[in-house]
Amino acid sequence: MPKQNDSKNVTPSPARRGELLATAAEVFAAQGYNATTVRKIADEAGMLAGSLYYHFDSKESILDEILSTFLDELWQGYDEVLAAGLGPRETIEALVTESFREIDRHRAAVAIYQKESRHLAKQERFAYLVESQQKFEKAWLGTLERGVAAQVFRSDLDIRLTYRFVRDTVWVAASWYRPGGQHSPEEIARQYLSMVLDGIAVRT
Amino acid sequence: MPKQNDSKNVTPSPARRGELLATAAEVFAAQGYNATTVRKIADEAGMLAGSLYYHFDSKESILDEILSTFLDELWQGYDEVLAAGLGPRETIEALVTESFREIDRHRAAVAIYQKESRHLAKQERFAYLVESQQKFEKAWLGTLERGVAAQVFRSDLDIRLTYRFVRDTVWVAASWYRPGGQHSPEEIARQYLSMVLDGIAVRT
DNA sequence: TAACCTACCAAACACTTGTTAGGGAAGGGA
DNA sequence: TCCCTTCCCTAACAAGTGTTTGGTAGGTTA
Repeated sequence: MPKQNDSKNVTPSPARRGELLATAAEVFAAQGYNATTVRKIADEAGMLAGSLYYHFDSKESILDEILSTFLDELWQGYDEVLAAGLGPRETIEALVTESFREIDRHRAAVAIYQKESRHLAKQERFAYLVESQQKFEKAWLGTLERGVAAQVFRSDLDIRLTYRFVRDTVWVAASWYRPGGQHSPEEIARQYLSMVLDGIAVRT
Repeated sequence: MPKQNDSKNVTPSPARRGELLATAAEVFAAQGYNATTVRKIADEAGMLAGSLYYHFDSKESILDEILSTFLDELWQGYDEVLAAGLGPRETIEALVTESFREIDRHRAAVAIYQKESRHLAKQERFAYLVESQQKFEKAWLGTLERGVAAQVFRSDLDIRLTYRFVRDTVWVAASWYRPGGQHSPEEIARQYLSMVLDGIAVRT
């Protein structure tokens, strides 16, 4: 069941589609989805607005494809980590590291997700955002609870507050992260983990 | 030099303006600025779109007033903390606590700021967002550096990474925080500070 | 009562938006 | 050579946008 162009007898090349999706993602991330006109995307791609519709059904389907592609890859990595049977602390470390790798690979998509997912989730078309968010919470919160039970994480904190704390600290990084910067994703993950796990204060 | 309606011989009541600003802020925060139509705001306020222009010059000036009012109050609180001459750790604690109080009071404005400030800052009208951001960085980064020098904060971390870490952890809370929830702003600040300063891992 | 002010409505305006329909240039295969 | 496919352009459409203009109900003041 093809997702797009199933009613037209045209076959756009996947490579060109990929390029256009990348430029669209950049513009969406920079300006916001609603503030981005399809004319602006076309301009950035060196073509006219109408020509985009040779490759895509609608502006919304472009956004859809950007987000779903990102989430597919994200969960591919996450599921691998979760299936590895690591301890709570090691699982958190692996998830955080994997997250920064995804931010590195899908910076624009992550930024879009951060800004738009909340109100997009209300639409039926983007229902998978809600599912993903629930799966996400289950994975992280479950790991944290396991850690508290195993006495590797503190038990004097509100666990849901801790979850949001860890989750947000990781993902907002997409708002300032730039690939090819001073630190590699792994190095950023290492320092973030060090802060989250041990704090920024000097131990006395 | 009055900011609005200086060319019209009408004098809208400040009280009604405040109400309209509050409802507009809620809609902006929920839907995003660009996705929000002035008809939607008017609808929420129980009037027609054109009637908004009795109170405000434009849609943009509504946004402007929401953000600048928030930032004015924020810096009122921050400046007080910074002028108190506290130590680095106590300054960070006070800033974080003050931040959560501002989130409590200006939840909608903070959410709007988070989503829109980046691309708004490019416009001349919103240049004060850039100024505020610079002042913000100077205050937080400076305090962290003081703390490292005084050996109350760790010196083995990238200080700019630490800054973004602390900054983001605090302000993204506006995306999920709801006034009247389970925890008071002060309690949330206390737990956040505990996590940021001492980490979530059990000390061995 | 008359004049006035506040706060809104009704109706339209110019413009931008996403989207569509038809056409054409370039190139490859028969 | 002719045809076909790929990829884009030209030109328009209808809907929705922020905004303006003129009017008016209801209360307050003189």
